Amino acid sequence: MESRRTRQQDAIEAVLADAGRPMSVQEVFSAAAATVPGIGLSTVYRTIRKLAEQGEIAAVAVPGQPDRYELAHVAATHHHHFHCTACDRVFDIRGCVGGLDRLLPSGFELHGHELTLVGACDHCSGT
Amino acid sequence: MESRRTRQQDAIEAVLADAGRPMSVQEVFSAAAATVPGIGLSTVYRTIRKLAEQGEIAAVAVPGQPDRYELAHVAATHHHHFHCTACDRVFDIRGCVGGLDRLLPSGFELHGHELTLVGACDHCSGT
DNA sequence: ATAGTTATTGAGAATTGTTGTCATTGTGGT
DNA sequence: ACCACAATGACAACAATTCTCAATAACTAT
Ligand SMILES: [Zn+2]
Ligand SMILES: [Zn+2]
Ligand SMILES: [Zn+2]
Ligand SMILES: [Zn+2]
Repeated sequence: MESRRTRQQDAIEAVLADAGRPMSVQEVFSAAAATVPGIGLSTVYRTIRKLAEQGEIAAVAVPGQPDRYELAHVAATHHHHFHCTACDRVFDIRGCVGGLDRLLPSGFELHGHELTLVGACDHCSGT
Repeated sequence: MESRRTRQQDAIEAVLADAGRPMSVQEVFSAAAATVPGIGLSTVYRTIRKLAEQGEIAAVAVPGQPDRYELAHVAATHHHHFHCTACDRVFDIRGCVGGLDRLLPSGFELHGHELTLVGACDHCSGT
């Protein structure tokens, strides 16, 4: 029941750490393949799922698309996301909003929240 | 290029209208089958996709799960969602928060936003 | 360093969720 | 009632993810 650290796991975590934004499994796969040629897609799925179950990475959902993932120690610094509908990338944005309790219906328990701004990123906005 | 109204479409929209909360395709399928026995899953997918393209329904994403959908005329009354991680249902909640522009990085264009509170619903909370 | 134990990998099969195809059905116009 | 053709339902095709398992390689104990 011991655990063995591998080249593949290191590469996957390194990719997520360097990315600076939530990445899809395919993106992680492509990026990790640069470091570990021949890495299997199965391994990426398996590793990401394990990390997610252990709470070391968090999933970010975008309607109609596969989830993206980012390291939880990044998520630990409470933050939110911006989804550019032009290039389909998701960015981290700092800060939060207050007064969420005000929205909570009575009898409901609040454990957390997710906020995603939608629009065009600096690279895609017409300006 | 004309459009023909059918029993199936009526049932699907009725299900979404009566639900009062975002529903998955499977849920819509099951509920609609009560009204229109023998309705095809393809038809539900097709109809929901068409409604989404026409902007008559909006998709709600939950990490690790298929999207849910709800009528846009409901969404027109700007609102947000609550995801109960115990029963996995998503509820509509009224109201919004201000000061979102404050979070926007410079050069980014804001078109909209999604906010999802996460926790336990009144039925699932220990209280 | 060497060899043994077994957790982890990679390839592909299997599953699940969604879209495409097409003969048949049934709506809406006449 | 008849016709034209939009919409349906069954199933094939595709996409995303998980499962299976023989081969590999990380750690342990010599
Ligand atoms: Zn962009
Ligand atoms: Zn926040
Ligand atoms: Zn609940
Ligand atoms: Zn709002």
